[in-house]
Amino acid sequence: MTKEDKQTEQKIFDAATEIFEEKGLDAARMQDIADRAGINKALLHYYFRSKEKLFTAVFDALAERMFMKFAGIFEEEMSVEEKIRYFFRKHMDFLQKNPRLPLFILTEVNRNPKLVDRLIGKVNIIQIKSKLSKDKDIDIPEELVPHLMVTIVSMSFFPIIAKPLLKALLQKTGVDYNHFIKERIQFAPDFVISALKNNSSELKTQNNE
Amino acid sequence: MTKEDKQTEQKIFDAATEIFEEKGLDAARMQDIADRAGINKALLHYYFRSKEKLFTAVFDALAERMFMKFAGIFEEEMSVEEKIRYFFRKHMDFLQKNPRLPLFILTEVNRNPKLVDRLIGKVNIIQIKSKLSKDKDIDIPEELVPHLMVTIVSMSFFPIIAKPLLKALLQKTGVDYNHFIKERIQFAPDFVISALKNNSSELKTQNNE
DNA sequence: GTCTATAGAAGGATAGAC
DNA sequence: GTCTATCCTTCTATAGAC
Repeated sequence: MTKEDKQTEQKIFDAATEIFEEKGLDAARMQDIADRAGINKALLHYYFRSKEKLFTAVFDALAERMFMKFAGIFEEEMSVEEKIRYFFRKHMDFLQKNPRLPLFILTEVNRNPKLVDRLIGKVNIIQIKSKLSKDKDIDIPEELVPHLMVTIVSMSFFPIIAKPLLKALLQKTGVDYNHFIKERIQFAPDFVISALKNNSSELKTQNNE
Repeated sequence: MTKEDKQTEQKIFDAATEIFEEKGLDAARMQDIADRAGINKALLHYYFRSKEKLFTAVFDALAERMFMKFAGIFEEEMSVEEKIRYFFRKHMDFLQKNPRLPLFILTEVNRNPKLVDRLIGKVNIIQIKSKLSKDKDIDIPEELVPHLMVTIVSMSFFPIIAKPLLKALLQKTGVDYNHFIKERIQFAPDFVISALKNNSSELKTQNNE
């Protein structure tokens, strides 16, 4: 493979990534991808054979980008409180730079459930779980850890996923969306930690009734 | 318009609702809709002129279904705590019966931002906000109410939206998805109320630093 | 109001020249 | 490796018979 090959293939791949992420598999057009890459439509098939194969390559790369942020994000010496603050700061910052990524992944996975297998291996859920369960200051019951994790990612993901809607609704109450998101990076960890510090064992009891 | 007209139009509309909700505008096929309605493809155009017009009608109806649940959901005489528990119970129950609805709305709005205008009027955000801000037991600062609302809907929506992914991840830790959702209807309000009772004025201070 | 048949356009994919 | 030209299928939409 020569140097020019690599450059062209890369140009195609980058263009395809943008188009697929923006429009999804169904609405994306091979012509649009070729145009954005500045080459001919036939070249797409020369390098990637079919739309489906090109999409799969792009999906794998985007899934990698999405879940890279989770693996090993926590330093061992952090307290749970520090870990939670650190996560919101890093994760929401990442999402603001990749606002279309979460909805792309969720939509495509919903359309084709087989895609779950392609990304489920990318996140070591057991490791992350173990890093949230042990702490000296805050006692988190084992059974609560999944709920805590889902709560944290929900609070981080949802305001980005629902941006157009949320922006319009906030506007009606006189709040600016970007300002809201900035506040949220502070509010979200405060809120979660406040709930945990209050009485996490009480949460457990009520949960198991 | 005769009785048969109404029946056929309704059959088409119901079939279109199912197909569009499942596949989205781009992937939906007029032939699929005709098949599901048990009629001919040409009849779709007789009643709705174009795919776009049929879609818009369906979108409006689904947006209505989605946001009906918000308007006037709270009884005046409830405490904030009761309102929060009531919301999670009703809303997550609704989402379990309409699991594809949220992602449909979010995806289509993202694809075509003009759709926001069609649903923004359906939810009286000012009214909902006012119903959450006044309470005798829990003091919630005015500026925190939007964050509280977004937190609540995030916790309710996200586990449903991310079902395929979440199901696979939970399985790796030995947790059943349906059981998790059942638990969550109890956990989510407990968690939110725990955070609020702990120290909501402290949240405010840290938020505005 | 409902059907069959088909127009007309668009999109994915390939053949073949250079 | 890259291009032009074209095939083939699919899809929306319409014409016209009943």
